[in-house]
Amino acid sequence: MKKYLNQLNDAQLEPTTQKDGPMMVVAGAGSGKTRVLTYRIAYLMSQNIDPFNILALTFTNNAAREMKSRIGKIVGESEAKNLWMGTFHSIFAKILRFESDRLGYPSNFTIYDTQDSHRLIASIIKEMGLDKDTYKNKQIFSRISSYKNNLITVKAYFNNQELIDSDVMAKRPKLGEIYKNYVDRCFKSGAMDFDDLLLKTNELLTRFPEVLAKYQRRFKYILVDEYQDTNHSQYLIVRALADRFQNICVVGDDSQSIYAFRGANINNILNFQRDYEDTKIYRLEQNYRSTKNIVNAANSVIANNKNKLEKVVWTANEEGHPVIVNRSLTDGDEGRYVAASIFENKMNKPLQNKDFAVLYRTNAQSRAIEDALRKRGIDYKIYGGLSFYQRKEIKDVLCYLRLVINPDDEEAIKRVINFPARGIGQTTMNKLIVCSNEQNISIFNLIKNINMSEIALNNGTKTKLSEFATMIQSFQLISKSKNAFEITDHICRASGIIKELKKDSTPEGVSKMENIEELLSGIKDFVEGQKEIAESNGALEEFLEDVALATDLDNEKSENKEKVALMTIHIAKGLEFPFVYIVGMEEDLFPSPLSINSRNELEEERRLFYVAITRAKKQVYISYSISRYRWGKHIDCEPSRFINEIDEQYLEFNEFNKKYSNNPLLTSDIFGDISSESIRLRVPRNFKKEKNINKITDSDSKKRPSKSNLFDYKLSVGNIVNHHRFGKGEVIKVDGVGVDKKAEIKFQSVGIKRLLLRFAKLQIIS
DNA sequence: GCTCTGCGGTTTTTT
DNA sequence: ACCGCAGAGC
Repeated sequence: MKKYLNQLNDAQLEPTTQKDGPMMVVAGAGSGKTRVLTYRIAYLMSQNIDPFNILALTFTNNAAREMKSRIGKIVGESEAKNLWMGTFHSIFAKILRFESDRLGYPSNFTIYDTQDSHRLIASIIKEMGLDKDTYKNKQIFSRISSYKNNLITVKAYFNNQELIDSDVMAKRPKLGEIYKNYVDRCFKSGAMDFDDLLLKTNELLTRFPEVLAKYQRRFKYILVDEYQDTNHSQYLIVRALADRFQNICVVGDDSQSIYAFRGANINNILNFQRDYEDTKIYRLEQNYRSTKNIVNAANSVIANNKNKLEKVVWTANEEGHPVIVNRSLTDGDEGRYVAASIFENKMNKPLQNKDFAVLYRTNAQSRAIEDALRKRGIDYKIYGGLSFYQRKEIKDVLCYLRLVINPDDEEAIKRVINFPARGIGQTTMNKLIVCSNEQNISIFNLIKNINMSEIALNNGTKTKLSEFATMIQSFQLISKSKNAFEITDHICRASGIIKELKKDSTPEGVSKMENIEELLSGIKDFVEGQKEIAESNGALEEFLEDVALATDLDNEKSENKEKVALMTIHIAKGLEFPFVYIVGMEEDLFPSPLSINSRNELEEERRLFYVAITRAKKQVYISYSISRYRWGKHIDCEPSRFINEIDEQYLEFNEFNKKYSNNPLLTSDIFGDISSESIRLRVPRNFKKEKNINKITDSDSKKRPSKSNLFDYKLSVGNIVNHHRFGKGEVIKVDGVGVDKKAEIKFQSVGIKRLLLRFAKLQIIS
């Protein structure tokens, strides 16, 4: 233990070794936050605290995984296994399963994912005969989700005239009714959505003092990572559990709060002192991760935020190389640039694929990067995104498995009752839903005894329904004596899924078949892994829980270690890489156009950029493209305002490099002279210093950020200009805005040319 | 009840 | 460009 503590600086050592009492660690990026948490847990165990009494809550699976493996290394895998460590959702799902009967839920309740929730809400809106454009299922869901995260139950909603009024004002007077139906339907299906896992935990702890007391006694020491990202529901759970012993340690960084969109409440960290008497506050400000250039660049960005706790992140690390800014013509070029740069770095330095990460704002951006990496033969792994388990064919199989565990699961039954097609269509389904609502029983219970039911269905249909019910029951029976792999394998055959997919010889069909095979082999791996855990039973339940909450099964496979990581910035939080490429740094992409209308949202985007920069240890590359394929067409883009916010002294602008491009436009003259240094990116701040370019105003460079005046090249029709190669010419047309402003110029020597003004060296003669 | 086609929304981020 | 869905026609 001693030798581990030696690895800590004084600022880290204090919070690590404060055994009891409430404490908050305000930790800057890269300041050893995870190190403090892990060593603190190890320290507690060295002080004879039983790992069963320690609860460590993280926000994402990535964070939990990372911490688990680090602690395992310090205290040994077998001891680490006894810790209660995981995401809020997974820990409390576990507890809810154990206590479910108190809340009237089965212990095998299903966890609905977002898609299930959306579908159920869409279905309810339709059943209620409401207009689906007024009541958009995703909007309704996010409203309901925010109610739940603020502990506004259906009952609380109907008791709160203000809420009702506000939904009436928003022209959605039926929202409360939808909410009620949604909750009832989930309950009838024995299902909880993600928010329920927290809401029901709160209910459990409030309604049953003896349960609260039990878990308070169990969790003598509580640690919460990324406390700035907790929502109200999570805050209340933590407060309730920590109330008895007050041994609560929260760690967070307000500068890295990037989950307000899903209800994270920054006040949780700001009010922590008020909630717990004698709170000790620790600050970690020394960054051990990154070079000076990176730390300073990140600081200069976050300085633009008004809403923040004051802290000064600094580093004693080497100066390093400035942040490299690259401009590309198209998103394809950007991908090729990234791939080539990774390739070159690997040639010149002793680096492996795992030393590189490519970060982007939205999942859709991965495509171009993937293509380029593949062409270069560089292995990569995409994290997040549409997970494997959400693909249609996979989810269909999973829904069969869900029915085996919990046949009342309505969303599962709706998905597979007619897949493969067995003649049970929408009409039948609608009747079943109406009837199951009237009788307040689940659809499965209805069809199990469908022949005795009065329901208006013809006998043929009834037979099909009861055959389906019998089939599910047979799967349940088989599952009693088989492991998860065997039962899944059996279901794939017996249900006719395999037969159905084998009929389809299109590439899509073949790929679906391959995916099913991949799923099966994944489950096989899972079963093998479970065998090592002695007390593991009911592997199928455990597998489904993993799928519902962990989303990526192949997490720590060794094969992923030799791959370049591609992920959104949100997923990258908490991770670090020597080389980080932040791509798509463009207006209308990052910051997201949906977030630029309020200061709070824009500041969250800025914090996101801060998170991105601070992932890097050695080198940050920032890349933007002046055109991008989006929405099925080429869109002109401008550099992100955030690039301008980095202090220039920490930046280095790339030479425009056409070797990464295969764009035919490059060979034409519209880019003017691309060999000289004049083609460096010019952000407005630079304009003042480089007067030899065109007449460029910088009057607006401090103002943020009118799109069109960021890059203003003053040139109008009729101007006579001089081009260093083409000589004299007359401007006959000017179009495009900002960086893409182009002019058609009639030269005496070569005739009409279209030039991109920011690259063409033009002198205005008159 | 099934299948095909055309339409509309989609791309903000996660559990 | 792509996906899912509604509606029409079989």
